[in-house]
Amino acid sequence: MPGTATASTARGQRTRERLLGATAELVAERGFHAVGIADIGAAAGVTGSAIYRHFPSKQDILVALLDRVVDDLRAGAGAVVDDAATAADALDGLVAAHVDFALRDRALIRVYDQEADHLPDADRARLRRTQREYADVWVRALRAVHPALSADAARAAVHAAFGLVNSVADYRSALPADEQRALLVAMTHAALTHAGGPR
Amino acid sequence: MPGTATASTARGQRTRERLLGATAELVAERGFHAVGIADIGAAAGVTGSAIYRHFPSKQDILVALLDRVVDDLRAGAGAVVDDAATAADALDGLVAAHVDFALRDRALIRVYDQEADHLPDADRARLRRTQREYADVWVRALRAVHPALSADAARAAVHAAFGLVNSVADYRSALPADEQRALLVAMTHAALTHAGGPR
DNA sequence: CACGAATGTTATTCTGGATTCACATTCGAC
DNA sequence: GTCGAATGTGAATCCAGAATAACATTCGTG
Repeated sequence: MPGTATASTARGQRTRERLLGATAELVAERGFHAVGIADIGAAAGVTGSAIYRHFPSKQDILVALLDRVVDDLRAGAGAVVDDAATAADALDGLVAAHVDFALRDRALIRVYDQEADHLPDADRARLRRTQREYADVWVRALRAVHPALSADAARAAVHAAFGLVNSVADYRSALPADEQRALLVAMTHAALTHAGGPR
Repeated sequence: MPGTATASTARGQRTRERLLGATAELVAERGFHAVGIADIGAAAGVTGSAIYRHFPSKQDILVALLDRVVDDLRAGAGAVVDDAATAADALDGLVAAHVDFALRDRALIRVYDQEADHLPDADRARLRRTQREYADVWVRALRAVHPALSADAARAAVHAAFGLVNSVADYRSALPADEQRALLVAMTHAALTHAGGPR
């Protein structure tokens, strides 16, 4: 009976979704421990205890949220690389996609940066694994363009680039959106291509 | 009676110092809310309740810690700029000093990034003010070297550079320390000098 | 329509952990 | 040596806030 499960859970899925969204917003704003289960519920139009119909615990909301973030990023990166004609195009595409994501979903970036470290071991490990796969896509693209870079240097450079882009989550610029986007892309591109040394 | 106050508080100051250090380490590792007042005390060789002889509350330990971090940064930046012969030297000096700081005091950076936002309004405001003064030193140095940059663009670029450098707090590279330092300096330099646009 | 599953709600329980209290002990000053 | 202030301790408080329980309601399905 296809459709049954989907239909019967449609309403629930919607609240689940709202809960994830509310958590992202509230936690980005105040930090995970400062927001109560009741706050999250309220922001999603529901009571605090109703949450336990969708998640086994408060932490699990966070985990579900972060899992989805990194999964989406990794999937997006794969698509970008597959569509790119040249190695240089691939790297540029990755930068552009990440910048767009960071500008669009500031809250998610902040939550990830702030909370991903303090998760139960199993969850943190899984999250890190996926994150590493995402980073590896970048590392391969970068080394394809700059073969002189060692693997370790490329990895470090990629993480530094993440830091550069993700910083937009913390600083709200007075720049128009398109200028800010262009600035970030230019800076990231420059940082990556000069990772081998000054020139 | 000069010396009286200093001598009479010498012992206390030492524990106070240990408490700040312990807080930095523990909070960087586990997050502020995950570490208990008892943990901090223990790490400083003292009981949890003894802490209240030095700080009015748990939060205030954090505030004292972060206040000192930004004050030191700002003071250091001022000295660097004063000693620099040219504008370009000033900017390079700022980059070098910040990179060194980030590599030396990872824990402090992590704590700052994670917790500075979720502080009582008054404290957060004061912290941000000092942070802004520090950033302004960078902005002036950057615009002296690249006068074409608008104030807003320079500000955004500087914060992106901070993000780049501070990312070392989150990622432990396999690179030798000196290579990592060189990489970060080169990338930051490149990112800042290409902030005007690609080339 | 009637039945069960899913979803919610309003109490209620329970606990971790910050803060406070009532005492030692130590230190510097005179 | 004595006194007061500073520092520290272990034993209570105290409470926010997560998790659970007991009881509606709604929604698909046959």
